[in-house]
Amino acid sequence: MPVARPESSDARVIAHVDMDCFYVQVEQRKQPALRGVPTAVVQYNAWKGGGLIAVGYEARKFGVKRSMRGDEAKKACPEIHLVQVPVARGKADLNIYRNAGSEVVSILSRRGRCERASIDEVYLDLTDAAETMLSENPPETLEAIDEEALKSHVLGLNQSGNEKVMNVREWLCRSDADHRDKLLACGAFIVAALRIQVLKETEFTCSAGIAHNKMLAKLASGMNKPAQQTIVPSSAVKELLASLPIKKMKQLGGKLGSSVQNDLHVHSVGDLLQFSEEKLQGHYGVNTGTWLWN
DNA sequence: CATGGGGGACCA
DNA sequence: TGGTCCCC
Repeated sequence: MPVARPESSDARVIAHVDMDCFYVQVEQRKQPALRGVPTAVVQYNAWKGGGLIAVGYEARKFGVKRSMRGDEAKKACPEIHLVQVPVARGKADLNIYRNAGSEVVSILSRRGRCERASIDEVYLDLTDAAETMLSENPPETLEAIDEEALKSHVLGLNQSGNEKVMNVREWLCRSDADHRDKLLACGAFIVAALRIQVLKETEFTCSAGIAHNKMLAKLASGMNKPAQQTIVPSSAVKELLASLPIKKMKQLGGKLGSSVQNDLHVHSVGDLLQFSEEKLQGHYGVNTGTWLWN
């Protein structure tokens, strides 16, 4: 049932869910003997053993990297299992992975609107679910705290000098938080439950970022992998972006990022924020960049 | 040839 | 619709 969003806040709760070395997980589910052993997925094995498109965590310990050829991977890790991507009409056929991703999306969709960003990445708008939880079952009243939620990483926790030391449980459940932080805490509980459910129903692990917009959620999902989740309270944003190289931000990894860096002599996203929107629009056009913060 | 192919977003 | 850019 639809729930009207209160006017008290326009803050959204956005999660970015990123499957851990997804193609490898799909192959390991299909072939359980591969679980726990160094594994990578390759396409086109004719030339130097094929190109790696996914590397499992056991193989990463041996220094195996994506964009190695199969032969190099064997050299770094002789016992590695290389699984071939299916081929259809002479091309690599990623449909089995795409379909496996759909299994995950169908679970995530139970709590919010899903937007598929790629085969193994999903944005999830949990605003309504979080608002509902906050008004009906706020974390401060919870009797049993979900283990998975407790394992969340909270950016900036205990880094602000004037605040007293807090652990994750306290951050998630404190009653004196502002509305935005409480919403994120609810989002973290919902995402933790979803990730457990995904594991139960699909056997796949994933990592997630929980924030107030897509850019920050995406950034956070990659910070603690595999099988972990990271929260970005708005109080941590300034410091986070201050040290974030411009090329690391989605959409600024290419030519636009380079020209921004050169034209304005900035290195971090934080540096960029010191320019007024008008000035940036003067340089790059009125629409360029406005979408980045959605 | 040597990351490679595909997909999404935007634009003219 | 095709071209370009960007990402996985």
